[in-house]
Amino acid sequence: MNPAKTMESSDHSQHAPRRDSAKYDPIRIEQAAQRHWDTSGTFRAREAKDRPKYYCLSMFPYPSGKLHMGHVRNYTIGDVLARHYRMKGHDVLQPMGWDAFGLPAENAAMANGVPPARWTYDNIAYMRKQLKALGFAIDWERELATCEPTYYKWNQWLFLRMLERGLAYKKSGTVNWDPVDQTVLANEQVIEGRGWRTGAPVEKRDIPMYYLAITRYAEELLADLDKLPGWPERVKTMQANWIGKSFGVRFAFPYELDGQSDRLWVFTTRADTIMGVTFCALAAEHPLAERAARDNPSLSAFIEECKHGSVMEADLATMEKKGMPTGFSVRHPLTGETIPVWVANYVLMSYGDGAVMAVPAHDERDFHFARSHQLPIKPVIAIDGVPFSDQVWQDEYADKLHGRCVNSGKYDGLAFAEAVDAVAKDLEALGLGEKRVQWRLRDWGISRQRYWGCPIPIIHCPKCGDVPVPEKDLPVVLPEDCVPDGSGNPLAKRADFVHCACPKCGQAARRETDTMDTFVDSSWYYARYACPDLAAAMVDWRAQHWLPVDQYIGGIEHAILHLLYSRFWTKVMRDLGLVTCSEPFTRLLTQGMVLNHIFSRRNARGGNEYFSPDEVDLTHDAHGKITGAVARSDGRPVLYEGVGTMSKSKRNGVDPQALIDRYGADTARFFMIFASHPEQTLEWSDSGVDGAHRFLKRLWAYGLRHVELATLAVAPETSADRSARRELHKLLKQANYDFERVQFNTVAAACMKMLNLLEEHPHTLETRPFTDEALSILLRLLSPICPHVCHELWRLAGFGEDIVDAPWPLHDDSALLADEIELVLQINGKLRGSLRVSANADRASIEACALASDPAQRHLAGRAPKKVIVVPGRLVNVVA
RNA sequence: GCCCGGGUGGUGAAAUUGGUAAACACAGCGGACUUAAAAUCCGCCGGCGCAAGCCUUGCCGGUUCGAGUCCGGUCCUGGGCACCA
Repeated sequence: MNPAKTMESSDHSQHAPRRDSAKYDPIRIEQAAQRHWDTSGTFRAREAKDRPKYYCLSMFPYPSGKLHMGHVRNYTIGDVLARHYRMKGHDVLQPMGWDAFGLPAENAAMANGVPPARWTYDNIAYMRKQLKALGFAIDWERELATCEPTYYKWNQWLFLRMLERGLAYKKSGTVNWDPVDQTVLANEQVIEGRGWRTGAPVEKRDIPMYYLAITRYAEELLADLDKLPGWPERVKTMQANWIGKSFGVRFAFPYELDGQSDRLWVFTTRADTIMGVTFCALAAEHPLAERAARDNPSLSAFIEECKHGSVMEADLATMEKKGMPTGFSVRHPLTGETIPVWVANYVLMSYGDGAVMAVPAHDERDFHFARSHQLPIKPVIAIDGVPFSDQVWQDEYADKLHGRCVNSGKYDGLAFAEAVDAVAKDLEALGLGEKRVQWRLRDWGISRQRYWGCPIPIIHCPKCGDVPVPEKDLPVVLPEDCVPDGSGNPLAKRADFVHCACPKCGQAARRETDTMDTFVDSSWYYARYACPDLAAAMVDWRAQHWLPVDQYIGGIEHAILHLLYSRFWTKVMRDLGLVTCSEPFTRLLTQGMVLNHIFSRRNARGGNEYFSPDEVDLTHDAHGKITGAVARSDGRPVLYEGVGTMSKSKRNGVDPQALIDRYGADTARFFMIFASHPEQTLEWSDSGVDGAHRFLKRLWAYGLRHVELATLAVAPETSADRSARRELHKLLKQANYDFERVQFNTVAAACMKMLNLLEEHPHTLETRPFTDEALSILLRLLSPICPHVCHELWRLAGFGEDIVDAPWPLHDDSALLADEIELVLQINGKLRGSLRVSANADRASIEACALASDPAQRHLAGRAPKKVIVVPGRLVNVVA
């Protein structure tokens, strides 16, 4: 894999240097420790009765080919927690598996002609080897891959249960369509409105799809966020905003068309502004818009135009706001006024009723739309001190807290809540509307027009319609020898897959060829780890034992979708009696992304081609900022896109293998942990690895010196030992505090400080009571981060058999006691010196001591201080 | 555009509740050891200033005896926006 490494090792074998046993040899140490764990089955999790369980789960990887630094970071963090809790006496389960279905396998197939199944299983084999070399405390007997029929059978089974309960249903959905490749594109495959391979402008297309009714659980998904104190606030906020509960009024504008009376329904959170409505806007897909286009060619063309471009919300939100009148109008439900109806590209068919009332005076988007189309602007809310101008938008116009209704007839003078109530009551009396809760959350569309995924277990019969595959026929197995070519789903071309008999009537029928969103696979894998061998059911009693996951660790990029879908799926499983918990993850650690530079170039067809950072040469400006780059392969410029998360598709991942080969797993793990707080983003750079390696070399050397000292002779403790011991326990106390708040980088720093402390202390028989204690604390504190070297030194030093089962070190309060403490002395808030006082000095004597000090005397110059602030144990501030 | 984060020396970072800004490292510089290099060890290392001292946590303003930390505004940057996973 790595040429430098191959040369190095062949060099070694030729010269066969004498092994210096005193030298830190990570490869030997790590292989020995891993062999030991392997043969003793150390990390096999049994359902223990005598210890509290701790289910520690890291998000499983997509088998993209090689591990990247994000994986190393994720799994090291998880492993640190798993090993820490084991030492604290828990029965730990830490499993590993593969999120094995997905798009990259199909892209690889297109590029290399290898079937996605082969590619995926090869990747898994290589990445498993890499993970094992990192020495994670994983129970490998529970390994699973979502592309195995024994796993995805239960996706299908649960889907059918949901279908029975109406939780799964079929309706039309909008997708990105590449007209050249005749295929559906993922959002990722749409670059600036064009297909990534063909460069053709993407169209929207409506196709039938299966949906899961996650909105039925919206209320519970929102409310239960309050029952997750172990989740980061920011993730809960993001989920709450995503679910988006809003209170408002759904009401109708009546109209007559084609000799019939009808109603145009809208939803608004600002019913208090209803008297300011000057037009209505429809989504392009709205039936009324389509009716209007029937005899209006220019409107029809506009609607057609709206159907081009991507379906992504970010694109919709940033595109130019365009609209066109339908020529139709409706009646204001309260005033009977005639209201013109427009079609606007910013109205979403998928939210609410696909139509909105427009109040330009109090909604920014409506305001700009009205101005560019010369539509009237009618202010109906007045805020003290904010004069209204229809020339320039001001954010205050949309403020609902401080305004009162004006120009609104009987509603004049009412504040927001009263006005909404009054308007809703009047609309209700007319039978034209009511108060209503609206959710931003939409049902989960799971159909994918792709090959490498879990088949949706449906058979389409010309007579019986859509028929679920009977349970006895599950799983519907995906043929593994297909090679996608980019033009549609290869499953549809497989006669042996498609043709089948209808389970109901036995006549010839066609199998559904859409597969499931891969988020389905990852929505319940944590439950299957409890019983991966189970053939008779989805889960059994072992899932009750292990669930919920005590600690889940994964990238912040999953803060919404994956975590929300998993929460939903757990609630469905609970309602089906499969599990008893309502939430799958008790504590959540959202690891920051590992970022790297991204370089790309437009290819001949208009698509995007990415370059790995080690394939380009950089140009910098005077400040060292990257200004450009050229590809080393052809010397031509490439575009620098800035930094972004490491991903296969952007080719900016860094393979940790070279690091592991050169320094060993412990160094890689230590460095990853030391680099930054687990939750913070980390811009990749390998400078600093040397420091981590040096530390382990020094630790090894110290450990060996310690082993060589004769066995313990009891000696009296000196005052130097006492103060070193105070320092040691101070460091340990802080490290344990940092462990609790998962700030592992400072735990690693504490380990370095402990070694510095030991190296500065005499290392003799006499000091051995202290150095023994200190080394045993240091090894245990460090062992979750660098398990191999600590395992070996622990054994050599004779501290015990197996450090993985040694008790977690706790600080000794009595060691922390000191006679004197140092206080910071401030004058007017500025640092002016320090004071040594007795540890039990009272406020008055500290104050006296501060006032007597040189700096205080100088600044006070005989005057009395205005104020003296004493912060116990920290500082004194004299305000002159 | 909307939602959620982040911004501290040349670099990665630390500073628990508002209380010594820069712990611990990396890089750099100087030295010891060495024929030499590597490795190892020792010292220096935010800026200005001869010094006393002054300045410094993206930027502007506020609260406070005291602000990296709290409040308002602003700029830059990362993540998500429902088909990347």
